[in-house]
Amino acid sequence: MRLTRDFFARSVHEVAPDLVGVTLLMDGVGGRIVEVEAYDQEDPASHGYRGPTPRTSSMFGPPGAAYVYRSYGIHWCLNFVCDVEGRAEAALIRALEPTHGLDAMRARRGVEAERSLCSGPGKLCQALGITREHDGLALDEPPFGLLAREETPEIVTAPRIGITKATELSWRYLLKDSPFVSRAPRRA
DNA sequence: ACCGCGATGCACT
DNA sequence: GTGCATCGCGGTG
Repeated sequence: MRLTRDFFARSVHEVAPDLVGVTLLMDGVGGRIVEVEAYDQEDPASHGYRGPTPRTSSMFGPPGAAYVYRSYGIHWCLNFVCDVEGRAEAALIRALEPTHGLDAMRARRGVEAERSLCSGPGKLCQALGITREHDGLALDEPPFGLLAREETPEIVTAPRIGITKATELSWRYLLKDSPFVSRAPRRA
């Protein structure tokens, strides 16, 4: 089953955990989402915190679209826009378990190890060929393909990574015991 | 295992 | 001019 845009028309705090286990493909290349972070509008760590800007405009548009931005001048990062129009909520896709088109991903990444293909937000965008061109595009139309999970996976929460504000919030959702996450959570 | 740092774009103060 | 929602490499335990 493909996800439709109504999947994203609710709070990111519901959507983000529901994305763990969903398969993300770009023109047939990609894998299972194993790590997601939630960013809402009241969140000082969110790009939407200070209101819309040219860069973040797709975050303020309708849910079910991509928000792609450049990070540290080098990498691209992919978000799924959530909630109703006017609010800025987004789920940052942080890691995939590669399942489709491994050779294409290896060629784009320039690395061989399966574990390193999509284990980070910048890595997975490089592996899937995601750039600014994809900012604002609908997630239920090509080149995007989102396949619903068939079973509810075991999910673990942890603090978010790579931010300097609101670091106490456990708004990072991971597939339990997955070796494909960007960084393993602290063991319980 | 951890830590430091360079590469590099650009939105925002 | 500053500071990142990063990555990978090279140094040190």
